[in-house]
Amino acid sequence: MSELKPPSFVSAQMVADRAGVSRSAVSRTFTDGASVSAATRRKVLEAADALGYHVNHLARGLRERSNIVCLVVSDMTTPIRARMVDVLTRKLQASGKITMVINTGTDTESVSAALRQTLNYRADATVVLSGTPPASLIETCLANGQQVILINRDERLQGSSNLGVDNAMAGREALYLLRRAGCERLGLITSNARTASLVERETVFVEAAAAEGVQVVVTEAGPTSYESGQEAARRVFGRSEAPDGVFCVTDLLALGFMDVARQDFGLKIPDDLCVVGFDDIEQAGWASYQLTTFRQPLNPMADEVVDLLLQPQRAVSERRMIEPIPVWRRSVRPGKR
Amino acid sequence: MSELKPPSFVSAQMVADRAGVSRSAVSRTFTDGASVSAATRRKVLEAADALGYHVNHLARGLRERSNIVCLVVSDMTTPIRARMVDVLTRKLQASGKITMVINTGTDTESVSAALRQTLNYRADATVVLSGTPPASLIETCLANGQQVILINRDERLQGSSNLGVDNAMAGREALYLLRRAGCERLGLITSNARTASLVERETVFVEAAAAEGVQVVVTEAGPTSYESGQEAARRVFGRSEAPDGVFCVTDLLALGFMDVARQDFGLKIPDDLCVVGFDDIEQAGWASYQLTTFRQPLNPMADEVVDLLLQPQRAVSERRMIEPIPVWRRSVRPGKR
DNA sequence: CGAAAAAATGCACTTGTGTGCAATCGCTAT
DNA sequence: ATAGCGATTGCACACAAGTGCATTTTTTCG
Repeated sequence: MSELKPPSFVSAQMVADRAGVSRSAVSRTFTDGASVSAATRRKVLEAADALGYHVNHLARGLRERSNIVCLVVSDMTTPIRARMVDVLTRKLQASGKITMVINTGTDTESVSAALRQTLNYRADATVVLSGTPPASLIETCLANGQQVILINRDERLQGSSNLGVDNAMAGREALYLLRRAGCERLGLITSNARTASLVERETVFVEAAAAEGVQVVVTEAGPTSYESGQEAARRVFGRSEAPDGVFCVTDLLALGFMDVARQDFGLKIPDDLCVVGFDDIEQAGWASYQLTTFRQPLNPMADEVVDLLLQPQRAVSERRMIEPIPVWRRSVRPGKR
Repeated sequence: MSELKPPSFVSAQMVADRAGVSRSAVSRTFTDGASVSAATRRKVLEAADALGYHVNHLARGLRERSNIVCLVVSDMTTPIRARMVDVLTRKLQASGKITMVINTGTDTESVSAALRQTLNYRADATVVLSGTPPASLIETCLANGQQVILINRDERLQGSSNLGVDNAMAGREALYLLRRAGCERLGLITSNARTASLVERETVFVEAAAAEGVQVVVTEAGPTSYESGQEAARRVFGRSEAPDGVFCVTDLLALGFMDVARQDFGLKIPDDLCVVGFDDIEQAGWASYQLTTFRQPLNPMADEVVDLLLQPQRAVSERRMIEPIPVWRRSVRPGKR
């Protein structure tokens, strides 16, 4: 193998030359349902193998769909985001798509830049996991025949497909869980991200409490993280009236909150304090936490995304809602009943 | 089967028509250093903006480099992997590359399939985070002028650039840490993945112990996960001679190990048991764990990857080693001295 | 004002595919 | 033997860009 070749990809033409056939024959060999004789196919495959030929999907994408899907995401390090990316890439791959990841901040500016990249690479579709792109850019995407799927995002944007979990249900259910456990002084912990999803979980929880005549103390910490949960706990238990039941709008917040509540304030969970989270990240199930929470059904969500991609006509401005699944663990006292 | 492209993307030709210039002028407007008059440029930009034109990077990639980098990875959900993907995508993006993620199993079969995808999309380079591709395929990649960068992988493969942390140093250092803390009965927890990295941490630790005349009890649990750490702890403490100092080759294993040791066997850390991990995932710093461990310096590693990409000639068969950074927390007793 | 130099522009070719259309090949039935 | 017919095959074009080269157009300077 001392072949000194200028490092360049091998093209269909080279294969054709070597096999002694036309380039069309090569193309047809690698196209399903095209008409090639068995003999030609064999010759082509042989030559292709010898040269190390691989069809150029970029060139193919010039004529038809590119089969590229862009994933716009920030905070990939967060367990729930990591899972989303994992599940999505796997399912997309299984359906013949390839995923381009664009890692952004959540600010409008960098999301816009990401969306333009998406267009540059002629992605069939863009899936947005974080941040909210401006409506004008979405229009551009749609005008270019590109599909836009927003997951757990604001739903004001016309033309895009929206997909998210039922936050209201979680808010209501969280309240019932805590009330049934006998909690009297309720608290809610949220971050300063003020995402539509987070806000909805908050407001529904507070309203459902009000309907039962119970007040809720809302605490807003920093970004959505473990540390913010810790900070929130320090603030909450520094006050005079400490809650005995808390809904954290995110598992990460809940875990930080629990750690400080137990270690710095000596509280027993669930005896002195009940905690409910949201997402069901892996760590919520760890022995140290055993957090009662709501699972985002990521597999069904990813299936839905793939479904939307395969049937673009269905996608127009549709809003799919998926039910989160309550996961009972030990951070909430079992109901009296 | 002939899927017609819906409202197709805006091409340079359309912009040219609208602006009343030739397509070349459009191309030159978007090419740095090309010769275009200010007036023409203005007309083109105007038309481009009105139509929502975006340069097709796929077509551009036909002639020159594609600027695509493929990331082959499995177990993206694992905190350390998630961080790696996060850091890499960000740095690559900053240097003008775009990342395609290929989510695989660790078996040779699916890694091979991934590598072929990489060739299909004419990626300039492939970065392998998980699994070990067969040498023959790497040769194909190299023959096609594609760079292959393996991170924390086996180093036997010629022609690829290799990059990894100094596992030997971590193994040695872990032993000293535990010995200095006065541990007499040492244990090592590893997974059944038997990656080169994991094996090296194990053997160096065991050999360093032997040099001091101390025996190490090695326990191999299932896959590299929190649950395997739990399982290992149950096995280890079910035996007669329980260790008082343990090196877990991965933080995830360590955390599961700690939880079972404390909750099921009532051990106090670090009083009854000292634990050292590896990776420094975020959870290692959580209040419930405070794990002493070795940080993989992800940012420097990613910088190195970008560097290799920008200077391909440097890359030939180079092996770069990066020092892990010891992170002292509270899962090991402070040394006597 | 006019010639030479400089800048701008367009033509045509390149990249690697897939595919419509027409030509050719191989085989069967009359 | 030859027409008929379906299965192959090759040509040429389309896709969306960048660029060398020749051809304008503009600018500069004597």
